[in-house]
Amino acid sequence: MASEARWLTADEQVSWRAYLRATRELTVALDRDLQCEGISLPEYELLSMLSEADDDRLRMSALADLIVQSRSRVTHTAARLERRGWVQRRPAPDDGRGVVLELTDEGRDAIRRFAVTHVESVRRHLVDVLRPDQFRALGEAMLAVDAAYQADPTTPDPAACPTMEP
Amino acid sequence: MASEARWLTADEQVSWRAYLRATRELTVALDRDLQCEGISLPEYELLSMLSEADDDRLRMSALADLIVQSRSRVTHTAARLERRGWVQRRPAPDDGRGVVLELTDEGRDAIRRFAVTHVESVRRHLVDVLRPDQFRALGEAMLAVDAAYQADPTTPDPAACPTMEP
DNA sequence: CGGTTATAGTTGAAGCGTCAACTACAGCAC
DNA sequence: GTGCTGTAGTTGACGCTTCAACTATAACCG
Repeated sequence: MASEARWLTADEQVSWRAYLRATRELTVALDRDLQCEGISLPEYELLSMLSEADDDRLRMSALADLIVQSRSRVTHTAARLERRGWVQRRPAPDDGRGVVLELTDEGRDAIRRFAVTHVESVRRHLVDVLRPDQFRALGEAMLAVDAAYQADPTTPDPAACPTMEP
Repeated sequence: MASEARWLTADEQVSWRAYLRATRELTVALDRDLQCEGISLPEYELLSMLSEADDDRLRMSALADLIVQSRSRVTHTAARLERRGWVQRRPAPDDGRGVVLELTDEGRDAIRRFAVTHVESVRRHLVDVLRPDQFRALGEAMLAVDAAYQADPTTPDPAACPTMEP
């Protein structure tokens, strides 16, 4: 408790700041490009995962894990997409509690259109601004971060934050 | 218009998906760790930038650029932090329209405490899960993305999204 | 100067995300 | 079977973010 924090070195600071800036900027750019077409990035990701799944359908919880959103958020997002006629809720055949979300025909058409815009956006703001080896290195680093996150036991559970003055 | 979209290759897809997952996970992890201490990541970033500035003070718009948030958002965030006694608004001496945000003594104490938690969090979820060369490569890629974002003229201005059915 | 345009920042409403509480069903124990 | 515990998903309230509209000042131009 009394030991000094391991501060970042000057070089590490530069990388970390760059990470913070660039990820924010990328989110802004990708979302803006999609918003122009009439959909947000989180909504796009949901549709995108559905369209790649077998039979264009997934359980709500599988979807939540894939796009790294809370279950509650997926419920809300799916509700919005359902209102627009792009997805449809169905009871899960094998589990009375479960819900399967399914892409509608309109949803399939929509995601196909959006995908064109989106892939161009990803290239313009990310892939094409890096050398191929740079992008590969980025991907590998991100896989490592993902793996660490999955493995870290302190991440998912504690649910209790000790100090919080009344 | 008729030409095919340049889809991502399989390898590129893997990197891109890893990026999406890992950045979300990192945000979740870092924010959760700070929330336990009683502050959100965006709020922390604002305080952090102030604490590194000359005289612990910055113009609102400079702050907005540094943390990549809209001006409106900075106004709201600053208002919250002001309610907690950590920052203080002042008229800018040289520009009648401007506002300078200044860290209070309590704010200085607060950011110092939070920083300890935060740097540990950044190490645990990002820096320490990568090899040093990997982290450096990540930083360099992110600097390139940032530079491209700053340079891209289509990013900041168009303000008009053509198609939007009434 | 007076008029026009651009910049700095705020405001309030609407939309999205989070959180805790809740329903409903599954799985296991006995 | 009954009861207990865990999982799937939803709900509504609250808080944060976004967006468009607005005020106020600066900067430029004639």
